[in-house]
Amino acid sequence: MRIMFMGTPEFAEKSLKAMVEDNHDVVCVITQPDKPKGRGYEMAMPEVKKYALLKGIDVYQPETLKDGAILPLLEKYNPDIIIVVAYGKILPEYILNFPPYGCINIHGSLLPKYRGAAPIQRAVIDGEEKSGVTSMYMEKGLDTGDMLLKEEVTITPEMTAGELHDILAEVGGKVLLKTLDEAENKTLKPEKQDDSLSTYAAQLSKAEGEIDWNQDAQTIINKVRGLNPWPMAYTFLNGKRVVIDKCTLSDLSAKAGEVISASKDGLIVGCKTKSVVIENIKIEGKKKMSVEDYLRGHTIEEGTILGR
RNA sequence: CGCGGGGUGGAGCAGUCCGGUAGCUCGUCGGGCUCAUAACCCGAAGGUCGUGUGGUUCAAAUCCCGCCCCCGCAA
Repeated sequence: MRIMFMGTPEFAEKSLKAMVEDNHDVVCVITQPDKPKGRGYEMAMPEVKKYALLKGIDVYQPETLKDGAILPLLEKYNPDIIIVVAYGKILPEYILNFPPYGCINIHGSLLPKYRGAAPIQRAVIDGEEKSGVTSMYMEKGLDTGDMLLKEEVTITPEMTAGELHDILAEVGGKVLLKTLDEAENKTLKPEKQDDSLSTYAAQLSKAEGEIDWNQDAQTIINKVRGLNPWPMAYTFLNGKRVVIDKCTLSDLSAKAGEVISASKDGLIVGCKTKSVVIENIKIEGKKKMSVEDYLRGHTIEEGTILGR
């Protein structure tokens, strides 16, 4: 089958890679335009583009898909099927209706739960114990199409969103290959999503990273895990922004945000219930360092309240 | 040219504005005290102060210039 692939970040790159290595006929790749990124606003290309260039696959980066913008591409490459993984734009109907085998999407959750932009992170933030990958036929609604194949993955209590992401990206590739196989053999059995069970995983924002010490310790821990490696959870220490990459549960309790103890073993901070232990901190302008190292050159008074 | 912080013995910092032969806390090593210790006491080692073998100066970690690297914001 002639496959057109649409995807952008690393998560999508894994699926593309899986197909290429399985010798599928990926005729072209559509991804988001390069964007200025990082310090100095250097232009950065999407992971999918890098990989496609490496493999010599044609790459297109349209600003928009609206009004038949890529109709010429569809006609030129005449794909039998379009695979979409974390592309980042809504597909207009003229694209959805074009390929004879339809448009298939790989989504990082067990649908109908966590439809939307940040399914992986939201699952971790919510303290879910399992997640997974679902393949589905695409339709007009956002992640509402009929489901095809699923594979579950266990979320361990320590796992960060980044770790889960990496696992799901690999699983996504596997599920995609299986789905393609069945599509070709016409053995897929589309299953309607039960809309009453659906939840929506909204895009993460930077502002969401600020820790609210009035939440339960476990809630905070989940948030810290779910926002790692991006956008990261943070709080304030003596007026400076401090990023927290990880924390664990402690049974001690104190006022919300109060530092119960600061030692080489870490910082113990009170929450609404119980408290959390923070071993590493990243102060603005500094590298990540252990609390032990930080205390060699600074003092954190017990009773200090974290936050603004 | 997006905004900003920083590069000082192994670690974290001070000193830089107001130039004058390097300091603090910890670690390391040796010794002592102690039933014992991550505690305490005594002593020691270890730094071309990111870099150019740059400029100014009698004298630069400190002032000026170029370059490299790290980090936060913002995207």
